[in-house]
Parts: sequence; C-alpha cells; structure tokens
Amino acid sequence: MAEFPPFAVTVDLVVLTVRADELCILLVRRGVPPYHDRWALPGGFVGFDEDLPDAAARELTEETGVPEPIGHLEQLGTYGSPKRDPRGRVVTVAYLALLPDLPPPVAGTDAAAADWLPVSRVADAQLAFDHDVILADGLERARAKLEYTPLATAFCPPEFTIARLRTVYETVWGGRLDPRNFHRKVTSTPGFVEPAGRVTEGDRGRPAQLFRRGPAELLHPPMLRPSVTRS
Amino acid sequence: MAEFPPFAVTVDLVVLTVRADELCILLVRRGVPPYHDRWALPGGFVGFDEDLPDAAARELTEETGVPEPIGHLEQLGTYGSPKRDPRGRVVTVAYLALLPDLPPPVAGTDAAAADWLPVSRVADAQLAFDHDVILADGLERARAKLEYTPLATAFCPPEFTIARLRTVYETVWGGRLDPRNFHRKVTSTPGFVEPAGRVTEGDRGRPAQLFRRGPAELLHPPMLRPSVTRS
DNA sequence: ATCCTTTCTCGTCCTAGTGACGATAACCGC
DNA sequence: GCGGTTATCGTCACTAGGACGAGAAAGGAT
Repeated sequence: MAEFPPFAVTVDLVVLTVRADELCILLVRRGVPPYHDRWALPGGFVGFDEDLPDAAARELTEETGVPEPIGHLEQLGTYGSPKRDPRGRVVTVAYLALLPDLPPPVAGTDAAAADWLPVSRVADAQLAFDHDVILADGLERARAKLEYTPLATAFCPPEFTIARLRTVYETVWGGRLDPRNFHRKVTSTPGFVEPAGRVTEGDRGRPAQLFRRGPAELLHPPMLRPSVTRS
Repeated sequence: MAEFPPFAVTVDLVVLTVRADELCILLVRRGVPPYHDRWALPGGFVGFDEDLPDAAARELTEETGVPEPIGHLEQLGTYGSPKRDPRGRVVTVAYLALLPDLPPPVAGTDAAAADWLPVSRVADAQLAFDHDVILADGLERARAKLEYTPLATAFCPPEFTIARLRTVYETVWGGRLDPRNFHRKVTSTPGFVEPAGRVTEGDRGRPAQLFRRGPAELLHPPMLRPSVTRS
C-alpha cells in the first residue's frame, strides 16, 4: 500500500420520525459553503481512529441531543461519485435512524439551524450534494423494512397502543389500514408486541391496552402493504 | 475541508455462483503481505476519478474475465473498522455479485491463484482481513433476496428450466423443495419467468420447457423458505 | 341519568395462496 | 415393449388475510 489515492470519509444520517401524523426528517441548514444556506442531511467526517457505526451514533447524539440507545440505527449505503462534493473526493457512508417523536433539535457547529421537516415538503427544498438520492433510498428502505421487521416500534415510545402503531404504518406507507384487521394481525404475529398490562387514560373513546416491543427480529408472516396490486 | 483524515477506499466482491449443486464463491489466494497465502475476497483500490459501482464492475471483469452485463451486481455494505487492515485506515465498500456457472478464473496481478470454493468449505479457510464477516453478510443478503426478488435467475444462463431454477433455490437455501409446488409457484407469479418457446434435448426424462427471466423486479407473492417455522 | 359519539376489541364470512401428494405425459436405455 | 426418470397438471385441505358486523368502554352533551 505504498501509494493510494487519498479520500475523505464522512457519515450522513437519514433521521426519520413520525409526528402529528406526518413522516418527518431531521435536516440542518448549512452555515458554510458549499451549498451555503441549503438544507442537508446531518453528518460529518469520520475520525481517523473511529469506527463507522460509532461515527454515526456520535453524529446522531450531537444533532438530536439525545443519548443514543433509543430507536434504531443501521447502515443504509455508501455514496462516492467523484463529483458529488466540489471540495474533493468524499465518500459518505449513509445511516438510517428511526426515532420516536422528540423535541426540536438545536443547531450544531457548522449548521445555521436544525429542524424536523415533513418529507412531503422536502422535494422542493433542494437538498445539498446528492442528499436527495440518499433520502429517497432511506425512505424506500424504511418503507420496506416495516413490512418484514418490527421496526415500526422504533417510531413509538417504549409503551404504545395498537392504534399508535397503526398510525406509524399509515404515515410511512401513506394510506389507511383497517383497524380491526391490523389489531388482529399485530397481536397474532409472534414476538411483535407484548402487553404491558396497563391502559391509556384520558383520551377519547374506550381506553386502549398498552404494549411493548416483543423479542422478534423478523415478522412471520410479514405485514402487507395495501398498495401492492396483487395478481 | 481544510483538514481531514486521509483514508484509503477499496471495493471487495462477494461473487457467488451455483455449480454442481453447490454454492460457490470466487476467492483469490493472496500473493503479498499482509495475510500472505491466505484466501481473500477479490477487490482493489478505487481510482481517484472512479465511481464506486464502476470500480466494482471493473474488479469483477478483471477477476472473472467476463464482460460484465451478465448476472447481478449490487452494493452490500461498507466496512471500516480502524483495525481491519494492518497497513492503515482502509474503508472497503463490499459488493455482491450473482453469476451463472462460469469457467475457472485466472489469477490476477497480486493474486497467486483464484478459484471457486464451495462456501461450505470456506469456514475453515481462514479468510484474510474481516472477509469472513463480509461473506456472511453476503450470504444472508443473497438468501433473503431470493425470497422476494427474481434474482435466482441471475445464477442461471439466459434460458433455463424450472428444475434448474429449483436447484438454485435448493442450493442457496439448503434443503429440498417440492418440484410440483415449485413449478406452480414460479409459473403463476406474474413477471417471474417467461416461456422461451423451446425445450431441452438429450437429458434424462421428459424434455422440459425453457424459460427466460421475466420483467418483474419484485415477487408478489414472495417465495417462501420451508425452514421458516410458521406459528 | 340518558343518549350519542368515539375508539377499542372480538368474531364471522369468503377467497387467494400453499403444502401434501396422486396422476399423467414424454423422454431415455435396454 | 418395458421400466426408469423427469416434467407437468390436478385435487384436497388448511391458513392467512380482506371486508365488515357488533359489542365494550370511555367522555361529553342535554
């Protein structure tokens, strides 16, 4: 390895949450060139002695101000087109994070501002770099993973109702699900949720049972998106 | 970006094929330190002006000697632990390739040898670097993707029989599938395969219809692994 | 208190999809 | 022709899931 081309390596985060029946993403407004004043994914350089997942977790806590062990964090993909950053050859490892609803974030060091934006309004926000592509991949991954993993619970607080879980699915997938079939499906899929033994209070309608996330990593059988046109 | 830690970026390939009813992987025997004489995934440094998928495709053709547009190539994941390469900080972007059965490869520049090895015998081969982890992730990805995509066809020549496709599933998943139910499933899943209009000749038993890959990108409904214990 | 609205939860059809497996079709070698 | 082998079609039973009815349990209005 006497000679090799020098690269910069960064991590960028697609941080998603569900708030007020909308799927939202955490974005920062860039305070420095290039792409000054444009919205971008939170992220930064990987330390020379830092592992990639550690760098992602560090950026996540820096941007949200929340100690990490909540929600879900996984590697999404790596983007390294030679022209993607005008400053030089930068390869970025993108991570996908799914979090329950959190308070608004505080602006970081080189960010003029940081905030949750509904993904439906990001299209015309003109994200910096190739972050629109990364976001699209992250959304696709999140939508697909809700089908065959219990990751929808990562969008919920530790204890939640079936109805809350249903709104997560409805928000991420877009569209309505039958509450009765959804209830049957979730409670009959082994390991998806476990009863917490308590019920809600003070809401409208009949009080609902509270559940916690179950031990399953994969859902058998999977949840089915209604949009899928069957034969 | 005045200052940033300098990284080396490589691509490594998990190249899988099915030959003689065994799932095989393309490995090279390293001809230089570190890990001299050990088996490793084929791969190499990314050119300074080269995009990541281009680098992966280049390495694939270099190692197999086959012009690329056959089979399937997709990004698998990125591995960048600070200690994974004793020579310095090397981040590798792993790609997964699925190919039909090909002639044996020729050794490349820094490789003493290159050959197909059954994955069942790789466990005690002591792969270099963290390549055992990358291989495990690639196998898991391949097994999962056979369920909900038509990628099993990437292991087959352009025209193939249902039985050939079935042996692909049996080899990758391990275990037997009922030929009659498999035939019904494959031919009734829209867009999976299309009849080529020809039949096999010279084999034992009744001649079989030949099929080509269909236009579907996703299988609805998916193929089901028998190992999955249903409730 | 009584009614009405809202939401949760259970139950009942009906159909598509699938595992188990029988039966037939079309080739081979002897 | 005859048995062996593989491909292909059909039947039956069972399960998962979509559509939807109905009761349970709360709050609010009158």
